[in-house]
Order: sequence, then C-alpha cells, then structure tokens
Amino acid sequence: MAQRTREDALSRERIVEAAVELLDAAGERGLTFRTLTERLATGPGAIYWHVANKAELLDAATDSLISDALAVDPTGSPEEEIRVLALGLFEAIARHPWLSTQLAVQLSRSPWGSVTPRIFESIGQRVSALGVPEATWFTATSALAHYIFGAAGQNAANVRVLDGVDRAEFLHAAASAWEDLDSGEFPFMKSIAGQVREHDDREQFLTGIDLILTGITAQGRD
Amino acid sequence: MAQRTREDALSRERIVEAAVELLDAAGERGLTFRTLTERLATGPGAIYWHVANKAELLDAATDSLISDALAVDPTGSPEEEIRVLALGLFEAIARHPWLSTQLAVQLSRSPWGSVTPRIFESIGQRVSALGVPEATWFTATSALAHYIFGAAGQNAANVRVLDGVDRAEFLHAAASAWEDLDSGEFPFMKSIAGQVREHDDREQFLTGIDLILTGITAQGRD
DNA sequence: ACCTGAACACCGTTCAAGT
DNA sequence: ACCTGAACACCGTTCAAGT
Repeated sequence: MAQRTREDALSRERIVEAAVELLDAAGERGLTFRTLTERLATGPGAIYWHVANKAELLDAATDSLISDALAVDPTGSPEEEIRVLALGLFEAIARHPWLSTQLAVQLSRSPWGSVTPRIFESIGQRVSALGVPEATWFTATSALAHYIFGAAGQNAANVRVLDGVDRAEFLHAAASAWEDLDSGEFPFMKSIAGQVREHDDREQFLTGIDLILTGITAQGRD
Repeated sequence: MAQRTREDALSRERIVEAAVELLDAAGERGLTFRTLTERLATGPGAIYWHVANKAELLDAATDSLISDALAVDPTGSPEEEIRVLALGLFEAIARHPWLSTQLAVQLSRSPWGSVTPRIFESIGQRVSALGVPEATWFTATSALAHYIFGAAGQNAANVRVLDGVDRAEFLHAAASAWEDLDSGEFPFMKSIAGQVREHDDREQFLTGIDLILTGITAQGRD
C-alpha cells in the first residue's frame, strides 16, 4: 500500500470519527475491526497503534458526544439550565441511539470512570444552585441523571423501531394493541394507551424533569 | 455419550438456570455456548433445540428474575408498595449485576417487549392508586422506573468493583480522591465527597424514591 | 514512529447424522 | 422428538516484518 500522505494520516481522532459514523449507520453491530479497517483503508495493527482495544474506542466515541451535550452556556436560572442540559443529552441519545447501551456498559465496567463524574458534576452544579440543603444534593442529582438516561434510552429505542415507519401510524397501532390487552393483567397499560397516541416525546420528557425538580424543591423545604 | 435419563434431561428451564449461574459467577463474559454446553454436558445443537439463540436465552434469564421481583403482595399503601417494589428490583440487580446491562440491551432491541410493559404495569398500578390526576400517571411511572433501574445499575456497578475489596476502605479512598480533585473542574463532586464516605446504599436509594413520590403528589396538586 | 497483513484463539450458529 | 459434534463464518487481538 502506498505511503500515507499528511492529509489521510491515521490519528486517534480520525479513528473515533469513523467509529461514530459506523455506529450511527448500523448500530453497535455495525462497528467491527473489519468494517473499520475497510473504511479507513488500513489494517487492524494500524488501529491498535492509536487505540488500546475496542472498549477504549467505544469509550472515546461516547466521551466525545457526551462532552458536546454537557457544554451548556450558563445563561439562565438553575432550573432552566437543567432543562437545557437534559434536553441536550436527550437529543444526543436520540441522534446516536447506541449511546444508550454504551453508557450502560461503560457504567458497569467502571462506575466512576470518566463519563459519570462529568455528568454528575454538570447536573450537580445546577442542583447546588437551587438553594436546597446540601444533604439532598446527591440524591437529587442522582434522580435527575438516572431519569435523563433512562427516558432518553427508552426514546432512542422507540426511534430505532420507528426507523422507516410512519410515526403516527405506529403509535396508533401500539396504542390500539394496548387497549386490546387483557384488562385483568394490564389494566394500567390499557388505561394510559390513549395518551400515547398523541404525546410529544420532548414535551413528555421535560414534564418528567419538572416533576423531579418539584420533588427536589418540595423535599428541600421540610 | 450415554442416553439421558429422565432426571438429567435437558429443558428450557434447566438451560436458563445454568445460564443464570454462569452469569452470576463470571458476568456476561462468563456465559458462552462453550461454557454452557460444558456445564450441561451436551453439545450446542441440544441447546438450540430448546432455545432460538443467545439473545432469547438472555431474555429468558432476565425475565425470570424480574418476574420474581415484581411479585409484591398487596398489603400496604400505594407508597409503601412502591418502596417494596423498588427495593426488590434494587436488590435483584445487586445480586445479579449483569441484569442492569441486560435490561438496557433488551430495551434497545425491543422497547415495548416483554419486560418493560410488566415493570410499567406493576409500578403504574400503584401510581394510579395515589390519587393524582390520570394525565400525570405515565410521566410519574416513567420517572420512578428510570430512577429505579439507573440507581440500581449504578449500585450494581459499585458492588462489582467492591467484589473482594473492603467497602469502607474503598469508599474512604474514593471520597478522598474526589476531595483532591481540581476544585475548578469538579467543585460539585468535591463538595459531596464527604457524604459518600458513610452513606447506606439502600437508604440513599429509597430517599430518591421518596423525592420522586413527593414530586408526583406535589405536581398532582396544582 | 507508524503501518501492513497474515495468523490465532474464540465466539455464535448450522446441520447432517444419529437414537 | 431430541440430541451429537464437526464444521462454518466471523470476531477481537497479536506480532513479526516492513518503511
């Protein structure tokens, strides 16, 4: 193979970039060392020169996207900044659905590795500015963070399923399926089926954030 | 190989049981068709006769454990039952840390597959008994469910890391590491480091549940 | 210092053959 | 109907060899 020129030289950045593209295009199954070397026109050894292993590559891809979402300019009330932050993470995960699984895997591998502390720090700074007792900060931050990633993951999963399907049609079919459920076994799912038909994902997500914010300030008062 | 007797005959149940044992012993990496066939003294073909593929096997293993945790006898206030339910799931995930990753994967594969609706149903039934407006049910249930799985996953990850390590010693070291953090970059993590040193995992988890319950009833009132 | 590419160990899955 | 076990395609990773 010809000598690489300065322009198409490999680098950790270019590898991570290509990995993100493959993940976006075909999910976690779309990223293998075969597809990656093909796209970068190189061999596995070249990639291992820049990156220790696949786990590190996935971590780097996750890190770069989460960092972008965490960069919120401080121009609002703590509540407002929390909403902006939450929505930014929600949308990053909607755009890159594989982030959801990847964050869970990364968390299980090293709970207080590089991503989690940065997320907690970012949310926690705003929580501590809410004026609630310091003893409640960690629980409050934790409730927000877990809700954000859980709800965003659920949404991302829906987005994946909806890929190429008409959204309204799908929701209608899903809601109808729930309404037809055995009311002995699934009375709750049956009762909320109607709401599903015409809800707005972002709006519903933010309603959840507000619910938790209400809990934080209410609990902070007793 | 000798003919199987009635006693050691293979069955879907026995296979799932063995899979859970392998996952408990060595995490998701511990379960392969090689280790599974070895433990069951059989060949891969025999397993594929009872189970479609590895994903279905993992789903079945997850299902069986989550079902147990969802079986709460209805002898309390909705709030109390929600706490029992939440703690049951928390402890199931602490005992089987691989459940956390597995639930995320399963969610991403089929968001409204078999597990999610049962969890939402179980929590949702109690939420609807709280006496808050029906319009808030879904968001409230969603906030609870995502917090439970997120916090339980975080805890499970900690449990994994703590395996074989002295808990108090580890927490002390971790807290000290945070206190030493650059206060310019991680002021929040630094400020809560002290709390980490002597918190009780279950107690802190339930405080989060109560925070969300407070939010649900407070928001339901306006 | 950086890259090549063949080779290795291991994985999930298939399937013709047995009982 | 249920099981056996060799074989297949594919995966992440290594490493001697090149420039």
